Amino acid sequence: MPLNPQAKALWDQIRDPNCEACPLHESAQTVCLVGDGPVPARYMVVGEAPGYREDEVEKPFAGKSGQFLDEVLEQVGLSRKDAFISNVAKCRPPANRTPTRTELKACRPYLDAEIEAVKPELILLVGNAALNLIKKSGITKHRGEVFKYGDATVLPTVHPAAVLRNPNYDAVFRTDLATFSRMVRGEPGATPTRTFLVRNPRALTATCRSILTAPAVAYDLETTGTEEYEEDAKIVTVGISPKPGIAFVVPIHHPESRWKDPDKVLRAIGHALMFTKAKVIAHNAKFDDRWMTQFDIPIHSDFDTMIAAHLLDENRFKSLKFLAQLILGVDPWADVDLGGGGALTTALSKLARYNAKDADYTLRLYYHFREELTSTGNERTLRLFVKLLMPASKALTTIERTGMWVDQERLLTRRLELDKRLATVDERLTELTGQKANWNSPQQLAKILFSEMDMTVWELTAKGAPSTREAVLLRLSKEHEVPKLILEWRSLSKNKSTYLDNWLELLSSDSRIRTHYKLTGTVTGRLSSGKEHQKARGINVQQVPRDKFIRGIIGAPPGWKFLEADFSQIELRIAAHYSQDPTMIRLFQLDEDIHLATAVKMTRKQPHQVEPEERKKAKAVNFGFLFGMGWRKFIDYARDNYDVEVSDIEAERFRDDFFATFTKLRAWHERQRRLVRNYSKVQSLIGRVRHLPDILSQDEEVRKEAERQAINSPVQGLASDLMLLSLSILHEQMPVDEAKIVGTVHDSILVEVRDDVVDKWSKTIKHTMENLPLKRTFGVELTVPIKVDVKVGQHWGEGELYG
DNA sequence: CACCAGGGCGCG
DNA sequence: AAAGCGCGCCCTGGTG
Repeated sequence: MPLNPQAKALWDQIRDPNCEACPLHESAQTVCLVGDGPVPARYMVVGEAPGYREDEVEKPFAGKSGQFLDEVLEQVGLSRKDAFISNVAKCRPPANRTPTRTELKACRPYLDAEIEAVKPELILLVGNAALNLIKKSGITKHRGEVFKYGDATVLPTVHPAAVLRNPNYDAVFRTDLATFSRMVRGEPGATPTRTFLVRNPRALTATCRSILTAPAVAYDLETTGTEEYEEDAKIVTVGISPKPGIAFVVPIHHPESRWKDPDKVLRAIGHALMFTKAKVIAHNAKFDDRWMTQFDIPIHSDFDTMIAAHLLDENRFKSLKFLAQLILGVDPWADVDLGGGGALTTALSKLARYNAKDADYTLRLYYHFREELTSTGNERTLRLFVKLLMPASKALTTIERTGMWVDQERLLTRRLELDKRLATVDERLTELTGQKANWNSPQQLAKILFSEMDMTVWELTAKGAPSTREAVLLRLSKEHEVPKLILEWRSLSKNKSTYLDNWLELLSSDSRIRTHYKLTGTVTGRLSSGKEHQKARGINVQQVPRDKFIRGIIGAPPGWKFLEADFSQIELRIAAHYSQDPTMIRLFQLDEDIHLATAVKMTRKQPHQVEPEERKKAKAVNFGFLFGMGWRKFIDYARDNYDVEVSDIEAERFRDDFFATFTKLRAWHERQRRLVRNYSKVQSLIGRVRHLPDILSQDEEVRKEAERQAINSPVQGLASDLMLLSLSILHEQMPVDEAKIVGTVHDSILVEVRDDVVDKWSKTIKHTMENLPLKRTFGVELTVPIKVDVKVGQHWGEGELYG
């Protein structure tokens, strides 16, 4: 029963203890548990569904997450007793299941009745299910946006239970509650943006003058939702903020733009940005710089607020919307709804407001991050930002624009070949199983293999269905032809859909495909690659199969060669440096192959008999043990990949052997564990930090995971930073008519080199990457030699080793 | 038609 | 005692 006397009346009035509108009534102890609190109330908090405790004591938010919610409410100056607290679902779902959309729909009348009685001005929604109130889903996307529901203003945030599980959400949750509290008290957020629409020559001149005279200026583009190189690509408006709180918005190709020559206006703004002494700031500068360059304004921003945010805390969300609320304390705002037609069909006044906010907030964030980066204790981070990340971002801007050349003839013929082979496999499968099925469907396949053909179920998926993953089918292949054919089908169909079909579709008129590299896409500092945003299509060049049939479609156009420069065994070399293991260091000084040694041990072959594929698998074993793999997983690994049954004792001995060979690895692991336990973070040789708040978790498994990450991150991060440093140095050295960088895959750099200068550039690239100026740039040195393999050919993956 | 989670698998 | 790390895309099938 509700504690609040006013809610009691409500409880009697709208509650139906015999409700059978959805299946949830079957599992709930208390059916139709309505909310609790004052009626009416100024604000409501709406959660997902009653939990175990709530069901028992008949009170919403009674468990652990409820306590946490109360705590944070208190901290932001609100009190639970002023709030009416309820849930979108009124019955407790069976253990650990969120209510379905159908169930929520059935429950809606009760919630609506509550809202009508409580008459809240503000509603805080907590958790994804609660978003159902406003017919949305995707809480991490919509949190911190404001919505209306009837007369009430609605603010969604993450669920307190999510915060308790994942500390990364803590900042988000507190920010949103602080905002909510401000809204409840009717206080405005930080200074709003004063927007000036630039629509006449005098205003344009004033804007340019402000760009030229300000110490720092932020810019932000609104564009058509296309790739910048597409035919109908247009810059719609430019937002300029020369001073916090102020932004000029210049319409360019917006239909309401009144300029006679919009391109000339863009040039005027662009030239001011190019020639100003001011620091040019942007959020995700690579995007805006690329667009400007496409329209003949080659600018490279000096300061990217997104990169700064990521470098200072790799775990937080990097969107401008989030950072502005978290750091600047501005009021929440919803992304501009561009509708079907993109920025072009959005009213100029509306578009300008958003554009202005973005530019203004970017500038304000710049002043904040500049302060943070130059404060005591952040010297190494500042150096990384200035000497490594911003130059790398500049190089990537060009690399993304260049794209990778595709051999169209190979692409077309190989695609047809795949079609033919797929048809053959399909025919044979139909013959063997006696039916037509969708071979891509794990569900249909499981039915055929395990119900109809009665094969052994070796493994279950996370959800308890019989797994049809590769390792399982491989085991079944020994006795049946069908699983073997399925594996072939999967490989062929993945090659076709993920790679060849996509490449053909995304091929530009210059026979190139393009990707987007994210400098802020991973927690370790590696690049991620793929599409620009969720709705776009795009390719990931980091997962192109090594299979020559696929990889060999990418290459260099006639008159040029394709060069791949690869850091050899870079992560092991870095681990050798960190651990100072004498055996590892000696092996690298003698230039011996550690992966080959492991492959020899596992296959019991002579070194020269080891297949490249076997060496590649040994590589995974070395990395596995190096980064904390246990002997149990090793048994699975050996079975799935080598078809070798290893006993528990053998597996343990194999692992012991590894650590007996490299005696100092254990001490290094221990040091990393100690560091992360003491400081909740670790850092790489050149100062890139990985924050690991999970080390404070109550859950031992989670803590152990953080410890393994503490071992892995400084290795993976440094390897990647060496690549980024190479990228920026090489990019500055290369004249585009001789050589151009076209891509990078973690520890390798892909370059197109003109035929007649291949020798010169092979040599220069190798030398540059093997002799990076670590001492001069970061004041540190590596105690192991760095080795780079350069391969040159006409196509990717088909090159000959240089030198 | 849009969105989402899960399964599966490509890469380093 | 037990423990690899880091990513992104395609497809299916459920749901609204």
